[in-house]
Amino acid sequence: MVGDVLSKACSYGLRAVISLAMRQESSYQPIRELSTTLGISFHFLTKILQQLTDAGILVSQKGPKGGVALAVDASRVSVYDIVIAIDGSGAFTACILGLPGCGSRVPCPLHEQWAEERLRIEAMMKEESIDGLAHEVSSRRLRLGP
Amino acid sequence: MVGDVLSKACSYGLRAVISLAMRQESSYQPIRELSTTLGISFHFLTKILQQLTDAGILVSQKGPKGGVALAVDASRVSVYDIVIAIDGSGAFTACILGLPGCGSRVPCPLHEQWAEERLRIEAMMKEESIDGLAHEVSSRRLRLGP
DNA sequence: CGTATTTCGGACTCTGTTGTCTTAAATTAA
DNA sequence: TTAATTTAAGACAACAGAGTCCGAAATACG
Repeated sequence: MVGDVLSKACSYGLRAVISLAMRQESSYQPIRELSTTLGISFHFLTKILQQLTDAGILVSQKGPKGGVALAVDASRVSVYDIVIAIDGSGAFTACILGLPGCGSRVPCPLHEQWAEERLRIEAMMKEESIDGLAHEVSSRRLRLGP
Repeated sequence: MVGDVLSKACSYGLRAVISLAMRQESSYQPIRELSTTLGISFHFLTKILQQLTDAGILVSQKGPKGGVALAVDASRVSVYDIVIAIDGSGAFTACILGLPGCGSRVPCPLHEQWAEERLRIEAMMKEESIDGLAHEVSSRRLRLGP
């Protein structure tokens, strides 16, 4: 349904990355800490953050004092980057009626209408930086967890 | 991911209803015909169309010469009506980060941005009538099946 | 070196959606 | 009435996403 635009893995990843961006210290943050703060299963979150590490968005460190940290400045990471890293590059190309090969040549009857909305969503996600969201959460005391 | 805004059940239902609206004859159309034309599993489509019958969007008739038909004029049925009937009334209210109780009082950092997009999608789906889409498919020879 | 800590990697279970199958009930027509 | 056709209803299987669990590898520290 509308609202399932992001997989759970993706929304978990987003919340974790925003959380990391809010962190003052420059040290690594253990995934266990993140998982308890955000109320997300530790092992599940571990896998998701591994994907972000593979994608070059995070860096990780094993052992004591280990954990994860942002690999680049939070102002240079967008919501879009996280979505692509976790849900894959096909996340913004699917037909709303699920017709295979629906495109501008042989479109479904909702193709143009949906393409417009999808482009707006894509633009919005490219616009929103992790840094900006982290500041919003700090200043307006918004929620990231339960 | 983006593109999974509608469940498969919902997109199947939409395609079937548009197909019904394109029909010239005023008789019932057997679900079996619809399922073969659209390339959808017969039994699965049967269940979905039952939901639309329960919702008062279709009428059904058992036995020979039976099948389903639109209960009201196609111009008075919108895409939104179908989505609500199949995916439920909560289809347009979920938080994009999956936070329970995310609302204007205690929002997630993407609440306002997503609310805007969601409202646009809702408006688009209310705007698009089954009748209009059916005519589009006829005149522009668009696809509803594989 | 040895131990504790932490990510990495794989295998596994659980759950909701999708899809299949079988039987019952209703309706038409001979 | 009987037979054929079609939806209704429910049980069941297959699949994917979500979540759990266990051991291996790396690292810091005594």
